[in-house]
Amino acid sequence: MSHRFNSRGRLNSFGRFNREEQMQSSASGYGRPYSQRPRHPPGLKGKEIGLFYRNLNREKKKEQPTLRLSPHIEQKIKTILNNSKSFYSSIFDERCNSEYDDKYQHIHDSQFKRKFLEIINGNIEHNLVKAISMEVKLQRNSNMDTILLNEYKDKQIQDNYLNMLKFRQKLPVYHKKSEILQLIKDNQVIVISGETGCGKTTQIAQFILDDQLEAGNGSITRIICTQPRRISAISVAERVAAERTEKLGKSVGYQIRLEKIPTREQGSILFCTTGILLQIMKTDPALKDFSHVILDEIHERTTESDFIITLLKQVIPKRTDLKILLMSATLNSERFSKYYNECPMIHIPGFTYPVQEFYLEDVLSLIQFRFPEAESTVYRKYGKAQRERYKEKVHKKEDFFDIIQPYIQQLRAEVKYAEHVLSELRNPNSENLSLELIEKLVRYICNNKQPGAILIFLPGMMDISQLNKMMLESGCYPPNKYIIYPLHSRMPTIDQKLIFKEPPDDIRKIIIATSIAETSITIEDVVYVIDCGKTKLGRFDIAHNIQTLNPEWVSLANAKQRRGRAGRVKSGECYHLYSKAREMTFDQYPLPEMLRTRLEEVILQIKMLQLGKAKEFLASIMDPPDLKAIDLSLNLLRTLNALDEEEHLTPLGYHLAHLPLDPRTGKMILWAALFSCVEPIFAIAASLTFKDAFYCPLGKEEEANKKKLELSMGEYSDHIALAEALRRFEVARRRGNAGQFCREYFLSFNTLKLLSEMKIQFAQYLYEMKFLNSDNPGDKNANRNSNNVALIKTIVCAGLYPNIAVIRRASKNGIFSWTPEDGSVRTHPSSVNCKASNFPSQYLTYFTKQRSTAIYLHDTTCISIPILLFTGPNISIKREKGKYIINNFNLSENIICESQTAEVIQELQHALNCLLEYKITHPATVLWSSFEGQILNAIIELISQEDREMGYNKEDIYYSSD
DNA sequence: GAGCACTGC
Repeated sequence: MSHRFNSRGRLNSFGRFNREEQMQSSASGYGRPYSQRPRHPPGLKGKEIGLFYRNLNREKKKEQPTLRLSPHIEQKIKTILNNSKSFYSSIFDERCNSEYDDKYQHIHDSQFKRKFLEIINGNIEHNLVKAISMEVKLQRNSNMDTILLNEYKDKQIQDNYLNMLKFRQKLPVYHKKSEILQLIKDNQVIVISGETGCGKTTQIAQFILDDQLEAGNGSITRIICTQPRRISAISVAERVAAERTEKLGKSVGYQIRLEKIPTREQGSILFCTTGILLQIMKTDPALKDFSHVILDEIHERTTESDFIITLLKQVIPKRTDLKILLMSATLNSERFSKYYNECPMIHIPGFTYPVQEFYLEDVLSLIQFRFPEAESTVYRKYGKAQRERYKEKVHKKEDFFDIIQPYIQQLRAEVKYAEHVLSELRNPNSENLSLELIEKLVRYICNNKQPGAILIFLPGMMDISQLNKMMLESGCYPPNKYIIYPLHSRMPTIDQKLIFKEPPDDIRKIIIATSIAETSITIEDVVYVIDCGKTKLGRFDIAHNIQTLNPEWVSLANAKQRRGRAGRVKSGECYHLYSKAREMTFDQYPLPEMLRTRLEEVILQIKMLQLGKAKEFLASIMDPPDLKAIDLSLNLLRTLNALDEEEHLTPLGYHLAHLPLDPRTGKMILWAALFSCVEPIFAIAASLTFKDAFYCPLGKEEEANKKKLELSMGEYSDHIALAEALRRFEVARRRGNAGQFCREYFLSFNTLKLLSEMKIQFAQYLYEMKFLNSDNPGDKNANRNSNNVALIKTIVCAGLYPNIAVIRRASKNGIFSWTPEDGSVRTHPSSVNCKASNFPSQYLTYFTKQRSTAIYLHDTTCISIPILLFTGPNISIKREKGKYIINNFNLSENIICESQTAEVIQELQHALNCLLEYKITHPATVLWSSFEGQILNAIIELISQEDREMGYNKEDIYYSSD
């Protein structure tokens, strides 16, 4: 079933109504979501200006309107509440009076209760012992051993197998085959280090399998090998199957999210993403279906691989027959060996063609170039942020001179470089990205060097876009001689396949890419690499509790990887646009992901696996995260009611931990199931946690933004645009014109397809948990309210709470909002609300807040006050000076409320929270004909536009000025 | 006036 949003209602939803009325009567208050900031009278100075604004704010507060429900709706809600009161109060009084051990006594015995209690009372040690005592699939079967052995022997005489073997034997890893196998026999854990091109990824699992088949151990051998990326899991599996002259699904298979080709249960190799292994370990921590675990590319230090490495340490003493192979690049392999009690290590040399390296000083010797003169501007030092930025700049400059001066002296002594080169090197601006320099270098290569593709690494989209534009406008790259490909995860590649192909002889291929071309995308025929030395890196700023994204110097590992991209088919050249001195300051590896991200999801995993207290477990990781970072995440999980004070999972937390989603979007889909509006909310949840499908097409950004605005259907919501994009995609797909739809709206077909499949995955889980009656996200009963936009926004906001900002002012540069934690924030230019005006309310809810050049809210939905009332977990309404004030939004302005209205809203809120908690502990769909349905309907009526149809009109709810 | 890259039975 499809849903269609109804935009009619917004006009009489009471947020909007309020606004129109207020516009006439008052110059401030809620009715003015934003306006030109009133300016202070000219002539005021210093403190006087401050006082002027203070008084203005005081005036504003006095003028605040009062929220009042009409007696009619009030009465109706009261009746509903009275009818259901006895039911809930009995359950919740009981719960509140009981001790912790009996905390969940009130839950009826059910499958849910059993599983939930198992998780909160269990521990990993016990689970491992229990798991091992259970029957395993990997049982010795002599009959099968013989069959598998014969099958393997038959292969040895096949021509194509032998041809493949000839190729395989040329790989460096082949020479170490027996050594590796011996190490595996003698040890439970080994570390294998090897560089690109050594063949470890495709060969080692096969060595083990073939060795076991030959020894007649086929029936007790099953190897699982993890890859950090979906693409590599598939391509490695395909390659290995081809080498074994088999189709996928026999002795070789793969499994990634939403896609799997299983293997036979014994005598086989399964390639999967690291996340899949983690999922498997949630139900089978002892990994009893496997004989060997190979973790590939662990040097990348993803959260998942770090987590598994730590977890396996607890598994190996219990499963002494399980073999672990840790595969890493060479630079940091000793650390893994050390972590595993100095386990043996074996090194395999790699094979790539030689790459000649040039540094900035060499580039400056090759081409004439001058960096812009160092600025002598006096920075504005007012305001905390500006002062911080100023200090940072000064530090940076000092650091630079500390590094560069001794180096320049050394170069001067060696007399290898001209004086003008040294003088450019001394300019602090030589450390800033210069697209002009890059363009000149490209031209130099094109004019002086042999044919061959050029790959340019840049930090981000803006740089790619600008360089692309600069090159096209220079007229030096006519299309009959050059073909330029921008390459970025958010940009559509005009022709997907063409970029990988070698162009015709007289055309040079130039690729302008982000770090995506370091590992994820490989273009074989690259001969020249230009490495700007910087990459954007997401971090978690613990001190300010905010995500950041800024360009930083790459690590040595990145630089090496970039250089290697030039030597895949023949010897190449790599031009680094930083000095040798700067390179000495690079870190060996990028900071492990675990130290750069929020930890909510990791903590939920810890709880699912019953690994005890978060801090204890995280302390046993190779590089433990900061205690403060753990606290921040624990606090958020408590705010979300996923963990209780003792750090145990709550029933809600239990469900959230099961879902392959961020906990906040997980909450959204649970609400969606209860409120029966799953299609749009599933789409939004999937887009927020996975990836949104909107492309940034070069040169057509405006057009793309317009199309996104169209999809938001006047709802002041990026989230609605996400839902609508997927809805229309699914309609178009049924009609067979999805491709055309994607082109028209600048959407990624592949992303939308995955999002669509994720919706099914969510439905399956919620169906298993009994929150839905069907595993089809389009089921009619699961979408009875999918057309209600106000409800969709409410659920989005409920999930995202406490992420709420207040719109303060609109400027030609976009909307400025305010959040309690960060003060002034901006709306990201890609948001449909960035250039909007005439907002129906002054509140925005958002998922991503990130600090880059400024603090940006990336996706926003404008929400009305009534929506806000039902999304905070415990909104308190307190009496103050004869008025009732709703606070707890942590927002600057409280909402004044009439006493009767305050009472009704608070009670309805309470009923909703009780109902939700009851449903979470007693998973089932809502009975819409019972009081459950009445409570939810009362809320829906209150927040939504359907009031008129339900027999109310807009006057039922309104604001009046006191 | 701008979002490095990944991932989830």
